[in-house]
Amino acid sequence: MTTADSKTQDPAGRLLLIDGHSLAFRSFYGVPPENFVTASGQYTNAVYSFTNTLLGQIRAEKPTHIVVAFDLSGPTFRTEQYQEYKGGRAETPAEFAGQIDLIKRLLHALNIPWVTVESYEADDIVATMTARGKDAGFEVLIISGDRDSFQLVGDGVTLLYPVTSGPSKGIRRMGPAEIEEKYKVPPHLYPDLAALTGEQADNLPGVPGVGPGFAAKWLNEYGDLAGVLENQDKIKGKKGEALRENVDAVLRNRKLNRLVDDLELPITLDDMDDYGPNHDELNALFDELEFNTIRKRVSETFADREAEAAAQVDMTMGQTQSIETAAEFTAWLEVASSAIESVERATAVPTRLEDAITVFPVADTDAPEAGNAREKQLLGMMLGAGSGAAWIDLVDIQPDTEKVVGEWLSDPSSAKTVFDVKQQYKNFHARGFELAGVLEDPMLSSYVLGYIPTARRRTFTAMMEDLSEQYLRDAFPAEPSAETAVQGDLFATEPVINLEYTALVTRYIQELSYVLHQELENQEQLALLETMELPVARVLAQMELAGIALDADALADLKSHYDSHIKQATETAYSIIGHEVNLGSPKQLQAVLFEELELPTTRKLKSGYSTDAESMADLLTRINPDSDGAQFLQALGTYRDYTKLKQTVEGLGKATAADGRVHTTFQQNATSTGRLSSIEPNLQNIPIRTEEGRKIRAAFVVDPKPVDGTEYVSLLTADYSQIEMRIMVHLSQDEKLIQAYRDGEDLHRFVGSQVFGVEPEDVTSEMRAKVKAMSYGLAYGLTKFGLSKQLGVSVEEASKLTVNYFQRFGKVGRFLRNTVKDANKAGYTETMFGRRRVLADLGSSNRQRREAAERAALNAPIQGTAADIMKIAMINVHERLESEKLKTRILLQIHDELILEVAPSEEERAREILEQEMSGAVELLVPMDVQAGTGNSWHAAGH
DNA sequence: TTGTTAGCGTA
DNA sequence: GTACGCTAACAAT
Repeated sequence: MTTADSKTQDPAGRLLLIDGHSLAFRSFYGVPPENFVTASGQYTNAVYSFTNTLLGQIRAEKPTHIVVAFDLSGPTFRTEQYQEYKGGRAETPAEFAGQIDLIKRLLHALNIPWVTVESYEADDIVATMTARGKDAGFEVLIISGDRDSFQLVGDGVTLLYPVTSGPSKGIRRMGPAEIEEKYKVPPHLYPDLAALTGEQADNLPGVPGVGPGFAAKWLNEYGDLAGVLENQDKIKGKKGEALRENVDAVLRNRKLNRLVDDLELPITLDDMDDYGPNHDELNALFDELEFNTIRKRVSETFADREAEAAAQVDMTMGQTQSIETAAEFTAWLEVASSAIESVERATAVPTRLEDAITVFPVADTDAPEAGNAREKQLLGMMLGAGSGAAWIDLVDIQPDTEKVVGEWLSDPSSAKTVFDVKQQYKNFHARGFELAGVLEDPMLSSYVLGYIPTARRRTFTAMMEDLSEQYLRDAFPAEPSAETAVQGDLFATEPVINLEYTALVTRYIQELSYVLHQELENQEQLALLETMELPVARVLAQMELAGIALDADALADLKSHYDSHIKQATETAYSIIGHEVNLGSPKQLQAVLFEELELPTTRKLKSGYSTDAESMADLLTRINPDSDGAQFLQALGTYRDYTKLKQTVEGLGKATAADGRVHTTFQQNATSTGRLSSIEPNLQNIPIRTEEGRKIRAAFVVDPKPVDGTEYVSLLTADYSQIEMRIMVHLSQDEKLIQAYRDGEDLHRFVGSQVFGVEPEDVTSEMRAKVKAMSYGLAYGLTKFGLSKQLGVSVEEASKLTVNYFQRFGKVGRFLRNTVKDANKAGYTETMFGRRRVLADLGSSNRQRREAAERAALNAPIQGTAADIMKIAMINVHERLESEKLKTRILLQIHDELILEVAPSEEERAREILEQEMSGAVELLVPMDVQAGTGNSWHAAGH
């Protein structure tokens, strides 16, 4: 079976055509020559910019084929027909001399072919290649700054138009829609339009007084140029007259701007797909040109391509063997590694994965889930090794086979790769197997490399589609429709498994494993996978399986308690305005507040004015506290507070599984900073700030006798105190703040005393609150406007506060500035442990986007380092609990807090381990203070 | 049924 | 001013 079916609509390849002279000229004018001159006096600005554009487009568009066309200096068929063609052009600048030849040498070093044709222009070559590419089913991309190439644009043909100045400097991608948008005619009519208006660059005058607007109007009215000329007498006014007087010129223009697309070329498509750097030749040329920074771009650009080339694997599968006996299984494993080797790949299998078997468990999607825990009943698993595959039925498996398979699965020295290792730990656990020895998980590796699926692409298939396209350059095949498999047996009770397809899926997981593992290695990110993500996945699986117990009765009481408050508030609200209104509808609220009650308006939203809590609080300060409006707002606030709490409680109730516990899912590949996220339900946003909210935490309880048979006596919680502040202080190396933390001082009091110039004991709570807000704000990329709003002080005072702060703690300011600067340079930020976040908007010309990216760049290393530290702590806590054979287990992580369920007689030891491993997860210049507590509930354990 | 907006809970 | 996920209302189907 191959993937051919799914590829029929895909282009056979992607052909990049470059008008060499045109791009060279654009490049020349895009970069000032003064900065690019070698010791020998050779100008290189055009070469440099050309190279940059070329590499950028190779990277962005990932063409499979590339060719460059150049003009020749002699006469062309156009100059023969019209002497003045391209006449009157200014002399080529002296600085340009020789740069075309250098570009040709560059192309040679990159093994990119270039073409010229006697008495034709580069444009005609491009047109001819476009036609050839289309015939061969290719997607065609043209880089040219010549407007004549507009006529080539169409379905599957895109123009990459260099814009050398202005705000949108760079390459503009122009498809038919963009051309039509700009000129109001479809691409194929552009030459008609140009014939009418004339082309300054080619010294072709058109109809005087007729610009693109009128030309487009006429063309749209009469269909095309022929239509316009047929109807020339109908066109009134000066412009009509001018047209009639210049018909000859128009016809001449049209003749000259028609590109020739059937030239004989000395080259075919097959000669264009083998591009790539000859490193020795290229280095020699770069030495000569005195190019340095660009070298790295070359290796980066082609590292991508080489990795992709590596993935160009024939996805043909061999026979899928159904394994029944232990002997068959053992025998299959023995030949597996040779099956891996036997597949041809452009790049070798990473050494660590040479013997790795890909394990793809197949769950019964129709079976009811076990409670609300999402582990599914396993029907079997496919094992993949190169083109070989083995299916092991886990429903009707023989006991001795089961034993051998179980041993292999749990053997850490038997290397494996799986997709979504956390889910597989859970799946196998539910089936009574333990999984160990997983060295690679493409889901986690792709996350480390920056891939975060959108919410609606978080399914296995969608992620495989995305990753196969990005890393294998191959479409992930869709499962053949089940209809054919069922063959009329509509009442089949046995689930039907398409083994052929399952084997192919396994193969994709395996090839992704190789490519992603190699890519992690190339990008020096492998340690993050091996020492952090893979180990923490195991901890998370255990946590999700454990879940946390809820006191159902307490929850029910809470709900009715909240309900009565909601009822009360609702009635009050209605009685004030004299009618009912849906207090949950911002739209209806707007009508009541701003029309009926005629309250002052708040900040604008997309439609209408905001009714959020902040706006309402602000309104309350502006109106008479005894007015109807104020009373209504009070009731609304109460309604909202309690509704929110009730929804939280209801959500928890719905999420409670048969074992009386909630089993959240910790998503390990969802955040841009490296944090976890918690879904279904989200247990990372359980209220704590208000007394009423904290009651919910009291319903998270220790379950003395959970179904697993072990006894538990308490919940134990520990959180890092001010971890992000400490990280910021560590990274900034500010001596004063480091000392303050080492002395165990109240940080905000200390900072307050410095900023306000008073003794620490004289810092008022107001002062403390201000510096606290500012300290936290700093890590979020605070602005003086944001601070003034937060503190309710003037922008001037906020500004003064900031200045004072940085005067006292200059290294913090320097650190923050450097963080953004480094991010700008690299295009990404890095945590202390090397976790990266790519920020594409850093160089954006859009100020809003750029500044948002800068704030994110400020925050990512801080938040991300905290996330890394917590992951390390979790791995170590879990490891200690296991190695010391404790039954105490981790249940939840809330970013800087861990919650454990403690077994009898383990309270003291568990607390020691937790405090030790959390505070000792990393050595910083400041201590990692940890606060722990125990109790029968989450609320009671929290201090 | 699906997608978007407003609002709000957490670190 | 960073990073998340969930609910309800409402619009678009």
